[in-house]
Amino acid sequence: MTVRVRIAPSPTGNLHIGTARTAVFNWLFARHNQGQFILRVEDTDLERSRPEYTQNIVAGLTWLGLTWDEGPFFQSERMDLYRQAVQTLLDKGLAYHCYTTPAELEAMRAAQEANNEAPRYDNRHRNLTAEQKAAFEAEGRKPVIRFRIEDDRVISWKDLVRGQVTWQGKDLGGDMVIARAASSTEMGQPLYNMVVVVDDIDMKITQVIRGEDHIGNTPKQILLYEALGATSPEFSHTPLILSPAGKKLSKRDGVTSISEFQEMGFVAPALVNYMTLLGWSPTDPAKELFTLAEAAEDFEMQRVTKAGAKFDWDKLDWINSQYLHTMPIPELTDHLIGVWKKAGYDTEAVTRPWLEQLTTLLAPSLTRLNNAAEQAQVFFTQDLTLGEEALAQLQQANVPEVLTFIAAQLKETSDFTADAAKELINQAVKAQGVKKGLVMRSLRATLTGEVHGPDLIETWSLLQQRGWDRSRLERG
RNA sequence: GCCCUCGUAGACGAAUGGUUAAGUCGCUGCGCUUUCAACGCGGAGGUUGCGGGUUCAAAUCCCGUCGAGGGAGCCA
Repeated sequence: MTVRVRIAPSPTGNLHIGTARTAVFNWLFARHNQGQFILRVEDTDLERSRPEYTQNIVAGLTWLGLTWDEGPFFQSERMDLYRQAVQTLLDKGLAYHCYTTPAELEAMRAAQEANNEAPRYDNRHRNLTAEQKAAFEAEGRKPVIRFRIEDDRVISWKDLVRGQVTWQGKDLGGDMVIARAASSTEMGQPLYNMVVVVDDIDMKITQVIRGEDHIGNTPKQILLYEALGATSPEFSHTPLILSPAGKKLSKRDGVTSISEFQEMGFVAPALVNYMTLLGWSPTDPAKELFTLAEAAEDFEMQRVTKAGAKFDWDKLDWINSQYLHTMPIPELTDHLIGVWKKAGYDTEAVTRPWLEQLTTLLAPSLTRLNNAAEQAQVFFTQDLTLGEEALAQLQQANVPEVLTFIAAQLKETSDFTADAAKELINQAVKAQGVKKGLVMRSLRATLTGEVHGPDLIETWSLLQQRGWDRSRLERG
């Protein structure tokens, strides 16, 4: 039987890193087993679902390289299928109309809580007579549809991550609502647990791989599979991604959506690489840098961890920097041009070779693409403000003479090369009787306004090509 | 309080009863460099949450305990 897995995001927000990580595991599992990966948009909650979120999710998955084989399917377009299934359960006597009002439910839960009991529905409308129903209808009550869950049932499955997991029926909260209130003749919106099962059956899903926060839904869904006469898929509940504080990562923890990571200058293969490492480890744990395809080859659900993993910016940054440092220069240049344009720099004023030379110069010091904006400022902005340290450097003895000397020599240099620049510096050392370090530091200070930075000769060369070095040498 | 799950350095995590408990990030020292970064070579950091038990031998198996996370919707 071919493996078929799915990612089923709900478009109630941008693509969340937790959803994306679940998508990664599903994708890897599918590829490893030559199976299919399906995208299904769970938009049954019409109140909260929005098309722009769907757009963001699709774009995010695409950006990450998590291509799908089928879909996207939209649950909002499949309502008839779900209603049919609910009707089947009604017909089989496995589901029934419940007229309990929200206020009654609330009162019941309050009482249970006061009693230190877990909140649950007490199945009070399980066996209503026709007269009782008619009376509730006459009151104007709108019934929900509930699925019977027997307290004495024991539900157990072999989780691919956690091993044998067992639940008691009585811990499932009583008979569960599978369709919202409407009227006794017209069925309301089918709910999450119901539609998921119907879809997973219909789409022939063989493994359900989802976050641990869904573990309590699994016994309910297993009961639904049974009631619908279908075989349950295998289940895998992956650990959650936790905030540095150790809680389930949520919007409150700052950056959580994939599009934000993208905007911050992370590169897709690096982000995917890091997410894969959060809760899974390769057979060779020393090899932590890999492509999706490489991970797929190696991916086993057995090697997924059980404990939640705290999100670590330092490690993500390190992985991202590794990708940036090894990226081919033309490709990195394309990325950086985007960053520079966004920063307002005129990348049209310079040549492609110049841009690639600048990229080569900056590449080793990049952690995120966005670092290139600040680091390239001196190469794109003609007016330069000197930093405090640079000012101090320029006030040291002999510095004005050295710089004047170099500026003068530069006028006579027709062919500026790295070797010529070095020669110029050596001449300055000799003629002015100063140490080379003083020349180098002073050059950097006057050319860039800083006392630290990447290779000075290359920096100079880049500025020279723009014709910006002379004026900076001749300041003061 | 109830149900489920999980605890290996600051973080991610390896080790399927058998050397001195891997590796990576971070931290730190040194080297290289005019400098920063990158890179290279070192270092520190652990009573495997805690307490019992089984065994010649326990991170690993059993019992208990503590802590943490998740769940308990007419949300997904």
